Amino acid sequence: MHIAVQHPPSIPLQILAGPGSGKTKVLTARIANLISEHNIPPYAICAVTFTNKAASEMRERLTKLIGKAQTSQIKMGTFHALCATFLRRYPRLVGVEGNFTVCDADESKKIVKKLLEKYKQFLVERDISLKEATVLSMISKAKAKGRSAIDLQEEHLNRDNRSSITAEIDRVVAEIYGEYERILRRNNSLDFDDLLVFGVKLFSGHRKVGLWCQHVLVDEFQDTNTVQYELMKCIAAANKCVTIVGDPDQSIYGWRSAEIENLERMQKDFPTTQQIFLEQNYRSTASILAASMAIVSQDNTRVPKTLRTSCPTGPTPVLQSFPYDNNEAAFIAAEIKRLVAVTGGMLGWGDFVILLRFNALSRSIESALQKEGIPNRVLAGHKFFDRLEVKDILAYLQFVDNPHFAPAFSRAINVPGRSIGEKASETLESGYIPDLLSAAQRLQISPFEVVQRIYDGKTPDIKPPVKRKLASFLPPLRELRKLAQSGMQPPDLIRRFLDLIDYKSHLMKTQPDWESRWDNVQELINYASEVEITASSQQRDYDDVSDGEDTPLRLFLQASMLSTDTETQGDDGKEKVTIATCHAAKGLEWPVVMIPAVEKGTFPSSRAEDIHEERRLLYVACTRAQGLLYLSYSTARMVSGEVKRKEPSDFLLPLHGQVRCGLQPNAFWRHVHFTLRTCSAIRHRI
DNA sequence: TTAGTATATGTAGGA
DNA sequence: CATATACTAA
Repeated sequence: MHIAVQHPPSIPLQILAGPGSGKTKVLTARIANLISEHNIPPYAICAVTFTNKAASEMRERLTKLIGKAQTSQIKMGTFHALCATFLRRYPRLVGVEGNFTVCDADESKKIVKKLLEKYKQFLVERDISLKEATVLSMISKAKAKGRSAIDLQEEHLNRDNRSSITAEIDRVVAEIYGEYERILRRNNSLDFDDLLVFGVKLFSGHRKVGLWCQHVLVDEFQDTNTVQYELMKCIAAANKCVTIVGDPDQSIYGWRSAEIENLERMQKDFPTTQQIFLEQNYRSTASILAASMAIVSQDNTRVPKTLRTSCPTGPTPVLQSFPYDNNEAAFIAAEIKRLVAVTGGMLGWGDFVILLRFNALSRSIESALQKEGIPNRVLAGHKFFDRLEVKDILAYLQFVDNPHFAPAFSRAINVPGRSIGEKASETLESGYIPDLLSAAQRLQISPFEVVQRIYDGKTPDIKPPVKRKLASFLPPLRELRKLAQSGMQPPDLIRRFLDLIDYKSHLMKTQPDWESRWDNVQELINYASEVEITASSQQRDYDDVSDGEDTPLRLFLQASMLSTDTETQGDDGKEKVTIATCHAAKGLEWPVVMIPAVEKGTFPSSRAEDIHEERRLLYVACTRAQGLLYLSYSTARMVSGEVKRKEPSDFLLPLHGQVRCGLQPNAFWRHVHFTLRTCSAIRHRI
């Protein structure tokens, strides 16, 4: 471990670290070492993680090691957040405005959906079904490979395809891709993939942007895609000092265009690269590791790797089958209760996690836990920011910051209801007002400008008269814009917004459960004040001239769009059983892990393209466990309102002999008690 | 043209 | 079981 920490900074390093081998610790120790032993200033270090959670954990640990002053200078964050920060600083260099809005997946979907309508008839005639989700993911994949709409279109022309269905789809997608891009640019907006694509443009096209950088460290390298890899390369261009940490066995984001080949690519691009293997596991018992290895070893395309553990053998992992998903859920709830009781309070609710292949499986589990009175929380992606009331507020604020961002406009214009429907708002949005505006002007005018002109009487009203209705929209917006530009803090801005449009009565009128929604509004204000604090604690560390000035509002909006931290809500300090997807569990650990629904069609998912990736996902899930691991499946399950028969997953086959099936004998419980005492996470507490 | 209600449909994974 | 679409009344 110390070899990896002290490895010379100028020799590119690949740390291949199995689960539980303490890679975060190595990474943070290495950063501390770079600063103290090699005199690399903290602002010259760039540490990239995959999730915000990993970034904040790293920040926490580093603060303990080297103090807050130095830690706050390190450029730390996700690829997306890092790009966003630098794009805000030098927007003009890549042809965007500093107040660009990050377009989230929902809004992208709506744009694509609208574009797809034009092709509907064409597709129906040819009996082709093309969903917006498919189009969106094809566009996303193209972007992740750094390929533009024009690239796709040219490629299509160069192929000698007659009119096969896939060729038609490719053509339509390439066209929609192009239009989608034009719409985003017109809206002064970047989607998630754009952040990376434009980040590469910025760093590769303008050396001065990355001159500060002396060392780049990338966590979870196995999950980087082509564009992210390019990004790493061009940020590191000045000094070629790179450290990456990764584990091919834990690559679970191929569907998001992650490319495991980046490991080899790096060895070619940085010829002096050296590898260090961390194979000592400090997390799981030997029997959990054995079962996990049995699962992942089934993949014969895998590079063999071993894992050792210093932990005791521990209780054998449990594999159970149930007739129906209800029984499975009830068992899980009962077993959690039993474990808490039998260990005499050594285990608390917070020590349990239930890992699912996808979120929809949580329903029966949640209700079973509720029935038993077990407090629980669902660790799920955006959720909070998906709430209607949160989206309403964000839409207003996005539009305040960026008057070209049409998606925010079309949401805000009719909240509260102003009887401005689809037709009217589309007219306003596009700036296409038939009689008055010349064709040239059309595209340059923002929805805000259109609304303003109508309200001020500079343009005749459009067909269903909207001028009067705008009285409750435009004046508040004008005031908010003025306040935002003068640098008002987001919490105050939100409060002012609530006052100006009387959002509370709107909620009361339209939502039966307005009280809990109003709580969410308050929670958003809390979140805003937290962002304010972290933003102000990040000082500007180099005095390069930039062309962007960020308002507090802008920083808040960006943080909201890029955050998936569910910790912002409900951290009332109470211990709760966690329910999460296997993907979301990456990098985390719990004393007891339960994985239900390990069935064909779920594990691997029937939609999965890469069965090996699905197996690795189960491996990742299993290796989250410190002391106890439960796998289970049901022979019948409610799927989309229908009862379906289910069979155990093939991934379970190699577990013969590694797991205990059926009920636990008393010896098992004594064993549990004994082992958990030695489990590091629990030992600390006793 | 819009708002509101009735009916049909279909379900990953995340920044 | 929640969301999208279809339909009707204003």
